[in-house]
Amino acid sequence: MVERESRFDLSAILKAASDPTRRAILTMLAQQGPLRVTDIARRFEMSLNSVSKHIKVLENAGLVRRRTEWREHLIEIQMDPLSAVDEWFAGLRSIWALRLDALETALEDPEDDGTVS
Amino acid sequence: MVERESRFDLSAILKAASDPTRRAILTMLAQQGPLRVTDIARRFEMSLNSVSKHIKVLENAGLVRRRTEWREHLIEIQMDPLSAVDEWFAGLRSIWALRLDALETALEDPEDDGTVS
DNA sequence: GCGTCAGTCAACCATTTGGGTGAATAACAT
DNA sequence: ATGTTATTCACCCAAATGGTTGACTGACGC
Repeated sequence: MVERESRFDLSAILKAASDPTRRAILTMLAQQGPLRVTDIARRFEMSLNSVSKHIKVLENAGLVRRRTEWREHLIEIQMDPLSAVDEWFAGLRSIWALRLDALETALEDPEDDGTVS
Repeated sequence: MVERESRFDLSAILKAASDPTRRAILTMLAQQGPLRVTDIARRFEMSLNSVSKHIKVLENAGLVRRRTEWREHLIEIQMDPLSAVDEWFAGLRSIWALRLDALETALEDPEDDGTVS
């Protein structure tokens, strides 16, 4: 276990990903590679400003990185934070599965009443 | 491909999961099994009403199911919707990986200029 | 210098969100 | 019948969200 834990803000990641426009931006970046803010904005029926704000939200969640090359801001997708979500899901599933195991055991072994804690 | 697709609202799921209180509720339900609204609420420094509202958000996203047994509402976690998120992540990762493959190919084969579309 | 292009910042607006309170409903306990 | 328990509903409120427009900063083309 190499110092994992909370490099990312799970709430921020999930909230950022919960908006359809922002998911569309992520998809664009995944298929087309780093893009400028303007290029991204052109695909949406929305002001450049709004798109800029969406990008900032993604950036804040770490889902996107900005490489400012002089006047152009190259926006690049960052997959790493997604693993934080994966891990949280995995944790949830495992404690859930654990409880089910305990229940099954209890059924086989009626001494135990099946309460977990 | 057995008629998968959009049984769940990805935005709703992600938004529901983006709140720490609601994630805590999910964790409780995973470890302790179905609980009544009151039991859940007791663990939080928050009015019963607020917790009730959080539960409704989770229910709306399909992350929780309500089995109303007379006056008691048994709240039960529902893991299925999480797979919708998994799938979206997987899709994103795969189109991302695909682009990287294309890039590598382009490097090996300098005829191609590496643009994807 | 002058205009244009790329992008952010600031202010504004409507809607949603997360919280709270108090009343209403419905069933159980006495 | 009365009270208690379990829960939602209907409001209220402050803060956050998603969108807009307009002004500003910097760098490029001429």
